[in-house]
Amino acid sequence: MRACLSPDAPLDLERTLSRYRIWGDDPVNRLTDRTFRRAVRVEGQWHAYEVTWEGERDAISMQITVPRATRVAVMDAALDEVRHICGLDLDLAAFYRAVARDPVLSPLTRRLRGLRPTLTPQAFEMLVSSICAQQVNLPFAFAVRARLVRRFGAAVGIGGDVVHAFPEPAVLARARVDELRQMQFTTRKAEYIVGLARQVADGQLDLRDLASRSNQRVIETLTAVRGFGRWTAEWFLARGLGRGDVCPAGDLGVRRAFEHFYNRGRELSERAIRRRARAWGPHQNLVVHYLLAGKRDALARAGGTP
DNA sequence: AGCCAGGCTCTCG
DNA sequence: CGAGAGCATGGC
Repeated sequence: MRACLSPDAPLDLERTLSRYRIWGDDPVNRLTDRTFRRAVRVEGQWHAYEVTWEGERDAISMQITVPRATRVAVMDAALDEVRHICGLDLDLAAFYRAVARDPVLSPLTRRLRGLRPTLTPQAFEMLVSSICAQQVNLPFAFAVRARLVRRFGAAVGIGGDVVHAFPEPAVLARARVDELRQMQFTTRKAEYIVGLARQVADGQLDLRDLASRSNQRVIETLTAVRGFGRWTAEWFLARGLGRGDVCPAGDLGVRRAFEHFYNRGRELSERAIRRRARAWGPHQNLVVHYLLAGKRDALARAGGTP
């Protein structure tokens, strides 16, 4: 089954999806040149799908293919995921207007025009992936996450390739901490992951609920779970739920980016960053995304590493 | 060699 | 409460 999507311009899909390979291999979100593959679960069954695109950022059309699907529900689920993954529902135009006179963001929006944040469509996946990234460098975070996924996630074939479904809560709820330790998770992180999986699997924690709650309530709910602090909760709001009015100011990369662009590389406190970010209101998520990407882009141009 | 990576919990004072 | 130790590994 096949469907077309004509997203609002601008959309630079190459740059948007490049996040899936900057720091290493992602077996859940497979990106080979101009093809993106992933699997979606509908009524207990995994379906791999494939996204390709034609045209440039101002006139792009996307094709979504689910090879063996016979039901519309599967295609609808795939389309829903694709909208999240490509950040199609964020209002780029309003963001560009809001920052048009900012001396830092205005040039960045021209250079990175069409870049969108890749939202993670599944809450459990977003939370476990965040645990992987706590405290460690991102290439290492990607590596341990990939081991977890290959060991506990279902493999689904598509177009001669294999995508892995992100492991389900019920499966990770039964995983052994010492097995996760062998994948180079710390004992703590292994406990966090299994603990979360158990709460989700036995119904104590309803992740679907979170989407309808206020930012504050989401932060309260998540930080009540062992292993989840404010950093993880704020990234969940931003990159999971796509909330615009969020800035994970405690994040090291976010801090460095604000310092680089707004303080000549000199230190800024978390409070100072929150204060600056708040002025961007509903555009904070995009501001943060553009500052991070802009700093990576500047480093890449200078011949450095991300 | 030593310090730092897109943190969090636990323990003390 | 706020500060500090501990966690484990890879890159520079």
